[in-house]
Amino acid sequence: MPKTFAEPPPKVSFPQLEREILEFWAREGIFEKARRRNARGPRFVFLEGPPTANGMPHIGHARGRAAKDAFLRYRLMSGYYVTPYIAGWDCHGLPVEIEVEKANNIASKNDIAAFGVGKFNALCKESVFRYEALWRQMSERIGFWIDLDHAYVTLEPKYIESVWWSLKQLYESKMLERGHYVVPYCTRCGTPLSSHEVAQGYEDVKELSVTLKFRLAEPYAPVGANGFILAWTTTPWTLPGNVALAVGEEIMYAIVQQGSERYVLANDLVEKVIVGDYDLVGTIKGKDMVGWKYEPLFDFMDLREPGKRAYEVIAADFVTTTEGTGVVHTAVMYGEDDYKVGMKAGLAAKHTVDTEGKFNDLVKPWVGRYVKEKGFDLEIATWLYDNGRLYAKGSYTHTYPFCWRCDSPLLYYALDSWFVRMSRIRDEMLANNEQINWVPGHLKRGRFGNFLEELKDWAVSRNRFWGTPLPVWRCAQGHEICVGSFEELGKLCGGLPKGFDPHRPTVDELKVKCPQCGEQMVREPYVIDCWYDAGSAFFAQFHYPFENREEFEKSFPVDFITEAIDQTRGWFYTLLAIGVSVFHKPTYRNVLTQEHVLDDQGQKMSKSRGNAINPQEVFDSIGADTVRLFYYSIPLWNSLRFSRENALETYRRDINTLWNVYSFFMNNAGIDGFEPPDAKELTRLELAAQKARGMDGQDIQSPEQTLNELDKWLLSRLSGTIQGIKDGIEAYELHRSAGAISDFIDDLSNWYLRRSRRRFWSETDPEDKAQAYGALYKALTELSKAMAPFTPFQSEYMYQNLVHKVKSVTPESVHLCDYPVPGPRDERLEKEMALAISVAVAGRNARQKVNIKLRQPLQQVIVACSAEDAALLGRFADILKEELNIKELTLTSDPTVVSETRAKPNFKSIGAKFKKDSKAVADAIAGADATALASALKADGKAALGGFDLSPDDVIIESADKAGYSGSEWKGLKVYVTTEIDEKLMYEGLSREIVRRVQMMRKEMALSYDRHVEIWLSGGDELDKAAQTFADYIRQETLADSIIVGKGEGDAKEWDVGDRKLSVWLRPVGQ
RNA sequence: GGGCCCGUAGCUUAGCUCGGUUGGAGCGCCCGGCUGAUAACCGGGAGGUCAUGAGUCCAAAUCUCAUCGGGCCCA
Repeated sequence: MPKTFAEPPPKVSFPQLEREILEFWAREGIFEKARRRNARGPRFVFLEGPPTANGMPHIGHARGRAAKDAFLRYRLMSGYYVTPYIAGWDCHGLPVEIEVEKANNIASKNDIAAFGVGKFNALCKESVFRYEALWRQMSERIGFWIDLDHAYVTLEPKYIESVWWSLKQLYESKMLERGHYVVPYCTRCGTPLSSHEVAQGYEDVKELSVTLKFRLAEPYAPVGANGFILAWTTTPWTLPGNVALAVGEEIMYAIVQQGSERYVLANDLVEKVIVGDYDLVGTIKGKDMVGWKYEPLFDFMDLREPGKRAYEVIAADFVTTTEGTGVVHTAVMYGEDDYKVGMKAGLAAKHTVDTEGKFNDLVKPWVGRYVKEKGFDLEIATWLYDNGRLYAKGSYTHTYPFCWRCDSPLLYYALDSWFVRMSRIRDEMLANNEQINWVPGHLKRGRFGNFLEELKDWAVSRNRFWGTPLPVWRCAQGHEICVGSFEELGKLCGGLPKGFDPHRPTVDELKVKCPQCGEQMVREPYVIDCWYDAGSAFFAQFHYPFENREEFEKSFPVDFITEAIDQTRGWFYTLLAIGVSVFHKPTYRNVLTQEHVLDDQGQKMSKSRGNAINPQEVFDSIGADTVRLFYYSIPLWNSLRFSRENALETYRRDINTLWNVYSFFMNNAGIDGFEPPDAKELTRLELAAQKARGMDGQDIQSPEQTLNELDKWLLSRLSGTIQGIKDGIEAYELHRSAGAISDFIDDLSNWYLRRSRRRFWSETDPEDKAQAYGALYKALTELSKAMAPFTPFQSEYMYQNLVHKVKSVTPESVHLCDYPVPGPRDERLEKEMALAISVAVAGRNARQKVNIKLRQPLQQVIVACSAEDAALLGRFADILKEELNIKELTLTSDPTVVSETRAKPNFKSIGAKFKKDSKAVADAIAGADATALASALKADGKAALGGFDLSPDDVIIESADKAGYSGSEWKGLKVYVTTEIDEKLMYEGLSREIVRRVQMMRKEMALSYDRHVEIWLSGGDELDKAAQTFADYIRQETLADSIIVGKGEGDAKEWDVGDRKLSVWLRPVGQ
């Protein structure tokens, strides 16, 4: 018994439909089946970037999920074994701690200690998953297929163990080292701040600036005795820490004399700095000053230590002459540049300030004083003045960072810290970056490449609580050990507790014995940067190397990752940094960078701005497919303004239009009893077998046999579309795929179906009808598969009804089908059709110009075009005649058939030249052969006519449609229609008016498509005659059993047909 | 303060790599038309300092520089 196509619901609710599809997928385990289907296929390794689930997802987050899903579904359908295909969650980090602090009224590290680190971390762990359910809901609802039940979680002991392993690799290769690192540091909170926190807290402040006199230790030439170097600073509290003065090697310095003292400062800054009269004594290049010694600024202290340089002039490339004196006061421990240059020059590095921001006992007069105490700067300056070390003071406005939590000024402060020495492998990083395909391409050498060019060491330690503990232990003897596994740790401490959780405080309660000396070891009190956790995902998700060694090796490097652009120096960087430093390979082959979704005002969406759009509400009102396709239609690396209106445009243009084509097919196929070709869908295996037998799948991939040009065209367009979609996906440019889909749906609905509609209703040509069904069926089924990665719900729905429910042996889901292979194309045919569409456009325009509605048939359409185009157009005469409602199509290469050149006298010119002969000249022009006259004037610049010599100015040449024709031009084609309407055409036109009115009435009466009717009508002589003359036509169009001119029973429907009145009575027959 | 990206009609955007007739679309608006798949479609119209300003060039939306605005990253 043949299965039939069911009528689709008259009104579709996509959100409802999508929920049903989601249930179906879940019930039948379609995702699992799709993953398993390709278990032996080529691998496509996808690594999911782990979001932090402690924030609420908004509609913008859905774009990334939707994008990933499209690529992965495509790979699934194309036979790839997508792996590991699991979600991930980023769990550690300061943002999580801060959430918990806020919720529990905790303000400082000391508070946390009092609160209890164990209790605190337990709350962090809880907080991390606060919004996991919403993320899960959003991901599932938009159709993002990924294994959420086996997600990698960065807080899991196994994950941490893998991270430890990698840290040990780095430790052993001396890539992980202890050192100092200058960080923005809050003395009140006792913690360094991460850069994004610092960025929130910059403020403009006015501060004291001082210009200081550093007395040279010797009478260096050419300065001589009593010489000083002038240096400038806005942070007087760093002066006790001064150990060097930095100069620019190529900068020219001046030596000036004032009174008995000589000062050295940048030549360019003399006028700006020196107060009062002075004598220029000489000049010297910066590099000639390097090595000069000077006396400490404060006589009560001395930071010199053995083997280190101190109180010397050094060279540094950051010195400029834009401000200050061109000499930079260098306090190694309190500035990033200072620290770097200090390490390089081997300067003494001692703290003069403690971790609470107070001077330590090296600074005797001020021990215990908080350095940022109000007015303290002035106090220091006064001391310097009293001791003859202050040259000048002033004020200076600059931006200075403050703690965003407690408003304390931050200090740049050298802290003990652990580093990954990335700067040492800069070249290896650059070389590996070369092997990565960045989309868009500019990032590779641009933002990311530039970043690598200036690669800095990565400070990975954090003085915090909630994170992967740094697995380094030290003993009092100075022995140090980096632990790379739980087993190793167990051996060191005599066994780990059951269910060991490596987080603080547990890890610090272990009694670790030094393997060298047997002393008790203490863990370095840090956790590591949570970016390191995330960047370890590519191996830590496998618990490598403790488990899944082979699986990891087959999954590295990763084929594809994609996240938003803020990850370039975040996750994209840390992945590569760890991949290269630990494995010496690029971690990923392809990386797609996305921009953010903004609100309809172009503002970033965020909870705090209150402009975050709830994804569930959007999905439940306009549907996930619509949101997906909307997202795909714009390059992912461009920002996108989200508004319901913009998304709905995609719905109207693509989703709804396709639905209408689909429902047209389903309605009519049901009525006509069309049966699909019942060949079962072939699997890849079977296709390969066929190919091996020499059958090559030709019968499968070629368009169904059809004689119809429109069908052939449609199937050729289908092939081109599938190819275009594939090309777009494989280049990671989804908007090209979305464009191909959109164009095809437009062609399918607004040209193919519009032009083919009657073929589906034909009672007289069953062969042609069958071909039309075949072609449309093929287009819809192939399109449902081709679109499945983009609009998985609608595709599934269409597939179920078009294929699975009516064919005998088919995959149970569209997502278990093979991705369509583009069939043959007929490019000539596509070109021809494009030309025909152009003629239709121009023809409609020509009618419009003379205001003859399309319902009124006209006799002739004439296309003036090249012989070449004419040959191409001939094929579509019937289509064009119908489209333009014209009886004959004439193709000509001679435009004079329909238009003529006219010559008019230009009286302004003639009058002046010919005076009283003007009239004769005008007559001559009017009577002349305008075409010949025009060409003569054009060729020679003059013409003789009736004994007069004419110049081009004398004649106005125009081109005009000949009487009885109306023309229009489009893309080089001139298209004309005849405008004469004879009686026969008029009656035919009126008959179509009648049909139109009757159809309106049928629709209003909600009659089914195949319900027959009886018609009575009365409309005056002409309409009556039209009804009689074209009775057959009207009956056929309206399914009328009879049409009677005269009054019917009951009330008539009254119509205006132009100036005429028409009354119609309609009565359904039967049932 | 530095780096990168973006700025084209009221809105969403194509074109920019590699300069070349009047910068294309779609939505919205106005007028007209078509319609028993279509809240769809078709024709016409209004709507553009191609962010601004310089420069290179016979010629600039396109190349260069600067400025402004937005975004991201880094200080």
